[in-house]
Amino acid sequence: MRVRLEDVARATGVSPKTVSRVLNEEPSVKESTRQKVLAAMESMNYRPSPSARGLAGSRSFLVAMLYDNNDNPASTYLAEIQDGVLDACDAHRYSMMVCPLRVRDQDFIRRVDALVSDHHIDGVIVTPPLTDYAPLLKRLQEHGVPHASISPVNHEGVIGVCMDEQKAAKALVDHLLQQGHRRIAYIAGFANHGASRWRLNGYKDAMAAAGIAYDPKYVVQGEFTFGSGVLAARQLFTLAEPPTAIFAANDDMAAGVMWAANERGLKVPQDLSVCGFDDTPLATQLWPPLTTVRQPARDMGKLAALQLMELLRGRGTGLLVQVPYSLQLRESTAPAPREAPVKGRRKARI
Amino acid sequence: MRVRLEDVARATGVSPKTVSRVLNEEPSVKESTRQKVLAAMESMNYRPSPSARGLAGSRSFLVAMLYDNNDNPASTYLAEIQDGVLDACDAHRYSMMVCPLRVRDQDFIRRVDALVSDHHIDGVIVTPPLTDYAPLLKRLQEHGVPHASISPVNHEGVIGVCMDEQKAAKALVDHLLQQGHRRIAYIAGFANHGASRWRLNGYKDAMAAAGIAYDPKYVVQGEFTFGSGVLAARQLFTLAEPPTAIFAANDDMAAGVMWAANERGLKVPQDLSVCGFDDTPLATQLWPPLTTVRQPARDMGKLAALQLMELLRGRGTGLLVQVPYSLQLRESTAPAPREAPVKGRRKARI
DNA sequence: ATGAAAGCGCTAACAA
DNA sequence: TTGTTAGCGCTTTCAT
Repeated sequence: MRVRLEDVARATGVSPKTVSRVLNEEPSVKESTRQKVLAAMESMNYRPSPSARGLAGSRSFLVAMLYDNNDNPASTYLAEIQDGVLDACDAHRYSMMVCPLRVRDQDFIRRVDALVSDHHIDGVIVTPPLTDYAPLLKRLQEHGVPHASISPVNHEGVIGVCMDEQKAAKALVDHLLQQGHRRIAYIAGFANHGASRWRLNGYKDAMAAAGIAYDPKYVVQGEFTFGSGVLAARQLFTLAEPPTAIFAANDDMAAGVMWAANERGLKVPQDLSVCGFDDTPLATQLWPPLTTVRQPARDMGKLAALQLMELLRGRGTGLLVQVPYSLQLRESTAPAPREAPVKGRRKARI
Repeated sequence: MRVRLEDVARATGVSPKTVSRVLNEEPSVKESTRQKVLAAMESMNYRPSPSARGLAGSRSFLVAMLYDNNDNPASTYLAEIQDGVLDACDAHRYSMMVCPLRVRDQDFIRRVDALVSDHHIDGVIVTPPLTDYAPLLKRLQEHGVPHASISPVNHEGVIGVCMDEQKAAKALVDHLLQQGHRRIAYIAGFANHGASRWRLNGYKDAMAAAGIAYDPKYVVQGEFTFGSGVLAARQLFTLAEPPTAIFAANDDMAAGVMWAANERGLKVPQDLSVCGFDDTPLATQLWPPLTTVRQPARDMGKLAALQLMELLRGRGTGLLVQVPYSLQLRESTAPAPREAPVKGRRKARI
């Protein structure tokens, strides 16, 4: 029925333990033996049983991806991360389990235990905002399960992947400033996401560098959702001196801003420039297409998982890899209305 | 360290086998014994080892969700399905693995084998268009692994969940007809998705019932993507008699139509009515909000998974559950321009 | 309705 | 560099 390790051993004329060594890439196997065993495995179509390995040994070749289920980023973002993690798993013959966590539930720890200790999970990929949720990290450490983080706030002794979001946000706001905007508003996301703070800091940096005093009237709290973007924008529109440009901390909220602008009869970008962050598919599906910062989510998922596996396979300790951002300047931003309403070529493309 | 079944047995004063019986809900256990064991499990915080169960027994309490990786529906749709499946897993103490499949790869079967046979997967949730991909279904059957389908084309002997998409599509087109539209175009999705055909049939039904001859000029092939919606719409706009309404087979393509309309300077809905299908988050994020058919993706994922588990737990054979659709009439549709351009109240809301 | 023994397929600790 | 002996924690016989 099933080809077992023992069958391979018999076919090769070595002991089961030696086959096991080859399987686990242990160094102390003679090269010729290794080749023989490998050939037999291949020809017999041998595939080890994860259950048996998990039960007998300390590894399961299983990683889990954790995300926050009631306070998460856009589902398109998570889906891309997930695809990237799966890419990496594929490359290293790991399997992936997915685990949504509700941080508010007290049953939270039980879920982590159930996953990590029951399934002998080898390692975990943590997505925002769980990356910095102390009770989770503590529990993982207690279990001795290593993790890689996507965009963690705290970089100390953490592996995974990050981006210089503050610099990216500054570059984006610099772009608005160059276009003559002075009254630039910022819509923040949830405070427990590093993204909210980094992007706010980038905004502040750019404004300060341009010699514009920070004005809290132009900074509104949002929740990373489309609806919160609508509400924040409505609020900004009622100001005595409404902004000529709005920088929303993510694309979903930026879409909400554009929606609210439509509602109010404001033309984007003629009356109002709008930009977001992440470059989710939504950004190019809006009209006009949204100026934003590209965050390579799929690559980030893959890189984080690769760092984790590097560590798991004892190949190294894993790194916190920094990926580059890139500005996506599209048609939702234009020169400020009062300054110089240049009517440039503005034909949108997909 | 770990609380084992044996520990529970000792604490309760019964044999390990009896504890096992309770764990597996076997009928032949005296109720009082059952309660005692259950209480001990609870108080000792006993959780069985999936590896050990998988190795020793025939079940793994693991289900896998399969999706097509290079020809899939919108990621928001899949993400919702996935959340629904996880809900159901949670309720029945199953774990879920996720497996993207590339149908074109010849390595396809190997991946199914790796998942299903290596991990002793108990059952599989299959999403469109894999639901009707014969080589996959055949392989699953060879492995003796049951599956539940989301919106399968073939309903024979299949369990899972479906919707009467043809009727829904007809109702949607009926709505357009009632508004006085006569030149209504349809943008199809990939042909291997049942959704493409059902929705086309619904379109045909409605047109026929209204006494309008089927005109292939108004039916364009798309690919379920935003970009293909743009291209299809551009093509329709060049017709001598362009449509006054366009029904796209999903929301993403409908968004593409609205984008192309903007590009061409057409006002939606004054010059052109647009509707989609699925009611993804995008539908309410567009301006104007999109008229579409609500497909309760999360519920569908959950229901399909519940049917599968029903079957796995020997509680029954599982059903093909039909979920109701509902029309979401929003501001992207309005009376046809030539007939009677009624300027009704048209204030959009979130 | 319950229990005793054997073993699932692999790895750990030790030995050679 | 390789082999031997015990288990991992559970379910399967088969017995009572």
